[in-house]
Amino acid sequence: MGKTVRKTEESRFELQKDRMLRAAAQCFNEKGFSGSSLKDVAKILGLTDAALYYYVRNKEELVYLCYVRAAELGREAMERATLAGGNGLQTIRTYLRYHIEIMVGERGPIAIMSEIPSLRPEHREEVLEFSRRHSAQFEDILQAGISDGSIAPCDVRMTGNAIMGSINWIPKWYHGDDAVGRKIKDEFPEILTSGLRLRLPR
Amino acid sequence: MGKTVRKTEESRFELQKDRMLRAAAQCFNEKGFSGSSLKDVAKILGLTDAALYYYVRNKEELVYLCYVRAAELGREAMERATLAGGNGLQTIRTYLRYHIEIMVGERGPIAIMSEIPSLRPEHREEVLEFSRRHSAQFEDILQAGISDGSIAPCDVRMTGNAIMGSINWIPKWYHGDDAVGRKIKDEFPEILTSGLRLRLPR
DNA sequence: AAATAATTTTAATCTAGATTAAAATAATCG
DNA sequence: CGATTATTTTAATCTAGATTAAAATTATTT
Repeated sequence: MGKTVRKTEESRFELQKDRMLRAAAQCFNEKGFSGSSLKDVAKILGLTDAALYYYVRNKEELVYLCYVRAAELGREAMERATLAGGNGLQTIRTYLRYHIEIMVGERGPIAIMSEIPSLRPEHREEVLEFSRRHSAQFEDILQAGISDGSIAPCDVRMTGNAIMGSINWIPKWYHGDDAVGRKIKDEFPEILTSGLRLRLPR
Repeated sequence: MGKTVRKTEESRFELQKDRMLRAAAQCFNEKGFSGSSLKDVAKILGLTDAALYYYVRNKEELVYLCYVRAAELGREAMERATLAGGNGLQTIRTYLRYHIEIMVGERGPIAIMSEIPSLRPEHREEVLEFSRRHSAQFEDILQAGISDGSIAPCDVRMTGNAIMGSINWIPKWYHGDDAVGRKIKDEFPEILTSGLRLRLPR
């Protein structure tokens, strides 16, 4: 079997697999999980649909891995932002910058987690758990910002949902145009956080 | 054929059809267009999958109608908000209030337009056109707000995308819980617009 | 209550797309 | 180079789910 651990092959295998996950993410973001055939994904890679089974057990595992990848990249952005220090508002903004940079950069696209219910129960639970933790962390930072006075008091749950929703929707209208990507990177972190600042009473 | 125009039957037919569109929206929002079978939709209505064909030519037309319905409700909210008068910021906020009220109220759920590419070309173009017009109107109001001084200068395209993305994502996490619905209604219009106000230079 | 029209179901068909096994090709290693 | 391992394709199979036609049921009208 191909997956023996030998430096060169291992890395080639992993590289191809990553390419596949990005191709899949591209399809899924555009036409949805069930709306994309393996042939669609394979075509992007210049392969036959059957070839994908060399990298993945089945289609469900393909989405699952896309979602895991998305979760990991999200976590990475959050981790880097947390380590960067600063007050709550700054951390939120840094996180958004990192996350968006990944989404519209070389490592993108990232799969939108929009069909979690279609996953097999174990996978579904795992992804949901990860997703909940991510949301909770985001809300914690918001809360910290409120405590340190950088963010105006607000319902952190709803505010978190509002901001993350905006982010999650990006792949629906951003399709790789570099100029647009640059604009997103430049504008979104500010747009999404400008409402958070402490504002003077009206 | 059943679709003769006679007052009583017509209204019953239309009522059932609307129920069907809401059931379909619920399925599609949860598992995506291709991920939902007609059986799934029919089950919500206590019907057989084949029964749906009495109301609709095929599955594609079902999504299409869901999207048309979504577009109409969006337009209605925008129209009412525009007629209500007020400056740009107020109009935006009123629109969001109306739109969200519809989404989480009796007339919901509204289908997320997340698989437009799966529509047949004519339908796709029509829905896209509608969608573009809606976005353009939204951006126009933002621009008007900038002109009348109620909204701080910003990139209206990106700001529009940010706000509408947040709205579009709501059905992904709101599943009909009344308490949550009330919270969304109360919080979202403010959260999504608090960043728009003219802010003092830092 | 018969007759007509509306709605739904039953029972088939048909197809796209997932999956698999075996064969073919390409890469790497000793 | 010959052998071994990795990768991809070809060629089937299999199934869920869309679609359809005819029959059954329910509602409405006269």
